[in-house]
Amino acid sequence: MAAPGLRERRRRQTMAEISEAALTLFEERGLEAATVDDIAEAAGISQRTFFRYFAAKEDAALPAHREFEDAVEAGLGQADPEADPCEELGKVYGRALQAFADNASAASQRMLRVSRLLRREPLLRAALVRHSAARNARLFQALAAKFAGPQADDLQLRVAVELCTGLARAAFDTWTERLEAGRPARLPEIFVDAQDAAQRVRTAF
Amino acid sequence: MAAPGLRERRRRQTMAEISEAALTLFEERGLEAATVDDIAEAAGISQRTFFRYFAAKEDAALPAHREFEDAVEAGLGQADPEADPCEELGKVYGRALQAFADNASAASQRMLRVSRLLRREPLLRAALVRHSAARNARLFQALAAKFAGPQADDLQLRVAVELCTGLARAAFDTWTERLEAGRPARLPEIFVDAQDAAQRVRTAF
DNA sequence: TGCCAATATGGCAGTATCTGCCATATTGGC
DNA sequence: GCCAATATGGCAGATACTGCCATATTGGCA
Repeated sequence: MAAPGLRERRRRQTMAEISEAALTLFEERGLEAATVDDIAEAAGISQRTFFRYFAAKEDAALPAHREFEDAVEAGLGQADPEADPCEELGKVYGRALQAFADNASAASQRMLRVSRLLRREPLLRAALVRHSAARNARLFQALAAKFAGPQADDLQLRVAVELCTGLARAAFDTWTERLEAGRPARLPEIFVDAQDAAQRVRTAF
Repeated sequence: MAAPGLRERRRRQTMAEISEAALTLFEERGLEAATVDDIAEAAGISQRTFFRYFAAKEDAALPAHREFEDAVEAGLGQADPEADPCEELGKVYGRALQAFADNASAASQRMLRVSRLLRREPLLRAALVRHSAARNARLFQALAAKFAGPQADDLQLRVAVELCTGLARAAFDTWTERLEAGRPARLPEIFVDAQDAAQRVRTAF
């Protein structure tokens, strides 16, 4: 990708400022008490402009997740079509989670803020799912298209997608909770542990 | 539980009528195009009364899921605390899904209508998650409390809950899709197949 | 450099969701 | 048959979001 251009850079900058303002206000006042007007004012823009950057109030807290899911989708595009689809999906998630290997990094700190909000704001969780639903459907389609063959049973692939997204969710939640409790936690390791835990659950069936 | 009383019966009746009207309008016009005023008028009540029965527009389509999740939660309360928690959770879900064993039953038909809507309305999926988030947290707490012990690792239980809810979701989706495509499908069997599918996914990692 | 087209922003009116408040009606128990 | 509890309706208001138009800023090009 060439030079992003001044307009594009400015756009990203503004979006980041809005998101930062939204995150702060959500943390301080709660998701519902913080109004779009508050956020817009804190970010130095009008309400109308806010909705040109984010389609809904809650979305302003979720660009970090959007980027993560973009990374998963992009990673899947480069997966080996010959290998086992479920295994490839697990690897792709594992690699994407490496972006949060260092708890002190800016990316991790930002993701942790959102994760904490997600834990106490069901509405935010719902907003996340609203986008993830469409994305998971695409993921499912991509998997089915890429790995067309005898193993491409619809239920099998659907379960693989549900399992991986569920494991990622569980890993994020556990990571956030343990750090909040002052315990050590590293996301990639937790994801591996979650995979092991899933193994044990299956054998229990 | 004694006689429900006239008031309670009437309340259930009204709620069912609102839900029926909402479901029909959502199917005909789509979730966003159908307004609360439309639904209220079709159900013969005022808008204000609608919001006394359902906290949000989308909720009017979801009492079937609410009942299902109530059944899961109740079933878990009666689970054997000595047994393996993950196995018990799987059994509880399996039993709850038996309510939809007969595709022609009223319960199945109603659930199928909602499931079809869920497939094409991400907003409805989001509304469902909004409630399920709190419920899953309770499920997790209940599991942890009931099966306190060395095996009650937080990550392990979280994964079990995510896995079971994910499998149930995959089973519902597959059930709905296959029936829509004119293929035979029976929900309890699909859930068992989903458990088997999960077995295969784990070995993939 | 200066102009033009593209794009970003703001303001404003309008719709829809959802809530609080009060008045009225219906209901269940004594 | 009366009284308290509860259900309902109407209305005003807050907030989320959208369409439309006017204005300003920007990037490319002569």
